[in-house]
Amino acid sequence: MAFEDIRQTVPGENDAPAPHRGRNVRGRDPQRRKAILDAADRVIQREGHEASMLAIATEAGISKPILYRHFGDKGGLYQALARRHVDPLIERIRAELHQHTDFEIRARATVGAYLSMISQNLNLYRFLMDRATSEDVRTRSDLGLMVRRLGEELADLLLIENRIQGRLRAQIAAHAVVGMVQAAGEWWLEHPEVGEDEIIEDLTAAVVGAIRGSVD
Amino acid sequence: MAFEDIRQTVPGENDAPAPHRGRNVRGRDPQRRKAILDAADRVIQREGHEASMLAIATEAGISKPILYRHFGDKGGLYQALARRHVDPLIERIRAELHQHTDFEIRARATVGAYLSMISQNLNLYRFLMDRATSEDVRTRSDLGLMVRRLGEELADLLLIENRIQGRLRAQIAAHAVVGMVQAAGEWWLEHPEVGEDEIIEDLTAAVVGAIRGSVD
DNA sequence: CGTGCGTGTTACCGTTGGTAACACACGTAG
DNA sequence: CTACGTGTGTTACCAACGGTAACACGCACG
Repeated sequence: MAFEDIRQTVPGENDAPAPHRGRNVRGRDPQRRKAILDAADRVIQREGHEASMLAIATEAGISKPILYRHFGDKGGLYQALARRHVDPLIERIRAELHQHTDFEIRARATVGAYLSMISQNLNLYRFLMDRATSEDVRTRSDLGLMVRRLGEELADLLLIENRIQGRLRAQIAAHAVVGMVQAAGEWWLEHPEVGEDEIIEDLTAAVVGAIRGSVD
Repeated sequence: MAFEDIRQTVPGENDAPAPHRGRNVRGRDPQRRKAILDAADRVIQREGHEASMLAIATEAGISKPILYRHFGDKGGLYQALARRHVDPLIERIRAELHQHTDFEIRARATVGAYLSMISQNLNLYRFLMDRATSEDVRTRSDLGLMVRRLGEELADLLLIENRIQGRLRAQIAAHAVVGMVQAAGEWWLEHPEVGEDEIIEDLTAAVVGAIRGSVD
């Protein structure tokens, strides 16, 4: 056909393809996957939170279809990225929660972990948060769901420790607190002149107050 | 060169009433505008929060370009919709804030106003909230900005009433509280089994606690 | 009359998410 | 050695979206 589809193939640096080492190297999939996710991270960090699938594929040195073969659709990629970045955060928060015993210290550690996390990876955080609320919230499990999971976990904790009476009340308080930290964190990202210590301190105070206030 | 000045016209409030008016006194612009916004509301309510411009234009009985002539771009439409639906909410909240004097009662009234508002217009709320965080947050002024405005206002109030010392601390607490109500509200939308009174009560307690806790 | 302007349309563009269909290498069965 | 299947990759396409250009009609005025 006379049509030449000159897409942005960007032949630079992705040549010398397929060293074809050996043949069916067994554990190639995980490596590939990790490399793609690395590329996605890079693209997002560089181009902001509206990275296209093509850009990610190109950065990874592959073409779109194989990106889709790995992650299904964009939601799958989001999910994988979310898992990759948010799971450690949740893990860390969980550790902080279980490590200390004093209530306020735990709150401070948790808030600090969250804030330092999002401030280190601003674009990525925005990228994940972006899709967290859009789409069909209940089918896709991305950052929105993780945040909710964190809320549920906090609710359980509050309930188990008898800090708040009543499952419902604990859930409300927990999700309220999570949203609180999230919103204040977002505000902070746009006010870099505020020191990290300061916002941690104030936010902690608010969190503690909210939970104390929910005791009734 | 005659098409140059359409861009940011967004005839929001500086509506110079028909310059060059003289004939064609059909002052249809305001009517048209209202009709289009009505159509947008309908489409959003029916099709969820991912309504396309084409769908909205069709529903309004017009074609895309005139929709664009009215609102510039999709951001303009969002903005107009946000103004239309959020301004009354903010107005109502502001009224509640200034009407009562008792702290807790004011909090309860405000929380109640917000919750009843979002529960009445679920899809629309999602539609607005969706774009609130995405895109370039600082250029477009939609619901995100309104929420922030509300936060600033609350911060001022807290400061003026000497309820919290220090502008920074007041701002942090205010935005934290706003995010808290927002997150808890979203949670509530997905748990309709929870009664409105109940969540209002609990959320109010958390809000009051957060503010009290921020006093230090 | 015809010129200018408001109002409307159709038909297009560029980008994006997503996919179908093809191409090549290679180990293996016959 | 040949034929085939399978895994891996590609190009080229599609549909939908936001947004725009170019054209077409109607109507008041000089």
